[in-house]
Amino acid sequence: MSDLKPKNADIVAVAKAAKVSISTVSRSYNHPELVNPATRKKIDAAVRRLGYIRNRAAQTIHGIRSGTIGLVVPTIDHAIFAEVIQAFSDAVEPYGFTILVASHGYDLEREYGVLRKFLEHRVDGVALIGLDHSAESYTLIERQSIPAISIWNYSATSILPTIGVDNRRAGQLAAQHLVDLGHRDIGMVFPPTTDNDRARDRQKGAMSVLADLSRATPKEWIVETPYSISDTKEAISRMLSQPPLPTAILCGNDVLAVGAIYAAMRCGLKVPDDISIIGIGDFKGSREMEPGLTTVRLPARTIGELAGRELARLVTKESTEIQHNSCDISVVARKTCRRVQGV
Amino acid sequence: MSDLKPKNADIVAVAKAAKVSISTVSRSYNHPELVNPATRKKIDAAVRRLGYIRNRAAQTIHGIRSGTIGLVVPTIDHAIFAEVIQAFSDAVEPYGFTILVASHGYDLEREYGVLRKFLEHRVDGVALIGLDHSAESYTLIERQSIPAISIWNYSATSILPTIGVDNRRAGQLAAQHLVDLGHRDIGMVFPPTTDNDRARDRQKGAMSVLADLSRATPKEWIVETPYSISDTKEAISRMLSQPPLPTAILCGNDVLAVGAIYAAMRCGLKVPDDISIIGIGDFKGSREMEPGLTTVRLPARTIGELAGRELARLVTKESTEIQHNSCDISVVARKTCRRVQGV
DNA sequence: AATAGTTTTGCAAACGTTTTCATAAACGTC
DNA sequence: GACGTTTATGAAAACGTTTGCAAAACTATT
Repeated sequence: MSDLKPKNADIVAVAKAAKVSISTVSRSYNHPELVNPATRKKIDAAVRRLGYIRNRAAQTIHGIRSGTIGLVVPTIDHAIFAEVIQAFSDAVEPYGFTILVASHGYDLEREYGVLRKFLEHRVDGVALIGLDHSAESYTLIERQSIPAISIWNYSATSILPTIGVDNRRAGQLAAQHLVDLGHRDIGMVFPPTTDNDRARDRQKGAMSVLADLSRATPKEWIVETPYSISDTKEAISRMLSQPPLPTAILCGNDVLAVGAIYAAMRCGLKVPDDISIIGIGDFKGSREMEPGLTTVRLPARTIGELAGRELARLVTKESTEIQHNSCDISVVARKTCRRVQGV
Repeated sequence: MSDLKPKNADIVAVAKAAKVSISTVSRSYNHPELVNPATRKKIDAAVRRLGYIRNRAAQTIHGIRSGTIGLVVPTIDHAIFAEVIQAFSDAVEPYGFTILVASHGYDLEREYGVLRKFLEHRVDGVALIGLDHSAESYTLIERQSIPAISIWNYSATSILPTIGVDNRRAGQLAAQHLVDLGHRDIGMVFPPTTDNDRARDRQKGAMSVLADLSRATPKEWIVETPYSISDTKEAISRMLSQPPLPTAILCGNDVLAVGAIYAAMRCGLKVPDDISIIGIGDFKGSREMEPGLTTVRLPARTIGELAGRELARLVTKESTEIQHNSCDISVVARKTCRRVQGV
């Protein structure tokens, strides 16, 4: 009857229990060196007894940092983004930050909404994927003047500081690799490129290399499919079911590459003997596949880590500016591409 | 010189700009029907002009919900957890919640730390993976009296409400499937089972079926490997490099199964002709693999969705109790297991 | 034992909201 | 044109902290 409302303990309850003022309790958290060890002990005991947990919301309205960082991704359950999120989270953890995560499904309107919600929560910083964002999103970030960075797509000229790779170059590298191996008849498959600067840049890069070839690529050899193994398998099967056949297929990312490999299998083509396939990304598992996937390695973990660390340092004012940062990429030649006779 | 401190607008600034009191501004957000449409318009204009964004921290200390839900997972970048997080996030979004995500790397101490941090942020609810948690974690949740649920492992008797599958049964189903196909010599590979009730239960389930067989499983056929394709490939290669060989391998999850398949390939064994392999999980890609992986389907997306929705309803008091919820599982027989002659 | 210094503590204002209560303005009714 | 309603607004207290400032309690020095 007496204790019917346990009502989570607040700092007042702790102060009362420890027979000190609330200032002292607060101080014992924030400036322990200023309080008498004996008093501190009393407070600790009271805290433990009452199960007191500080209220960050109350601290936050004093202008103290919220200790949260917002991370907005197109989707969480793609190998590559999951890896970035993990690395990012690991990187900010030592700085004491917790991450708010949201996905927008490649919809820039939703991204804006998410961003707003994050700002209501007074995140101390925010990280976005890529550079395709609505004008409203950019304005929002600017006006709130919190540190923001863009992950994945490196650009020297972007408004936001970027940490990532040059996706255009990734496309070029992949195409060049095929060309170097003697391929001239090259098919391509990419995910939808609207609102997705990564895919767009890769495609542009690949195209630019291929444009130098004497031969023009037939329309049928350039397909767009959703990010999905089965859809890609379908689409590529169609491509490979009627001649003329390309000698190689360049895929916008490793997932599509896997789909392409299965499609080749289904069409009775051996990889790499009958057809070469190259991906972009070097996702988890691409190395272990049989045959090992030839691909352009994008260091997702490194990017995530770097992004997390740099943003955390920006927030904590340990640094004031990050160098627009570009991570190295290169082709990892494994077993899905082979040399062919030049024309 | 005049505007040198733009200082993000607060409700006072808005009130001043709109020439009304702060009460009215507040009301126009929380009870718009109580304020004159004309006034509302003035306020809207001021809000837009100043770029005002409400401060949830300030609301939170009034006992208003923070609008956040904490999600603690062992790791983010496993296909299966990424899928759960995505589904969970999608499910709570319509209720207006944002998720805080953290991983603990299968370390229950760190899990406790994360939980505390979440509680400091005054999350409105929290979801954990599985039922292995430290006593301190349980106490914490109980004392703070916020809704908490456990995802993945169904249990009728757990302290926390659970939404998930019966992992023991998953192990049984996998084992039974092999037995039904005539297999008697069955190898097994599981991830480390300490602090991981999911893996432990699956193993127990599998063991229980195998124990009924006349034959005892040799020690060499039971291996434990980290959750990684390459480690598993290594370990299973060793197992398959010296007779006697099992006719089938039961894998604790699909990733291990993929590793096992590659190991078999490397050892010159054809799947399923020379050796059958079954996984657990039915991860993304397992269906599309060649050959399609036979596995026990665990409906990750459904679990995540259900968990998100139920927790959101608990928090918003739309419901007061969730039924300890078990999701259906079953074997999906694809191409990696074949029938063999009985003894 | 008085003084000066240092350490420790408490008071009260501040942070940005919401909400209760009271008041003012507008309206309809006779 | 006085009255009771209804509608719209504002003043002020409350939420759980932090912190600047001042008072109190010690210590050391003479």
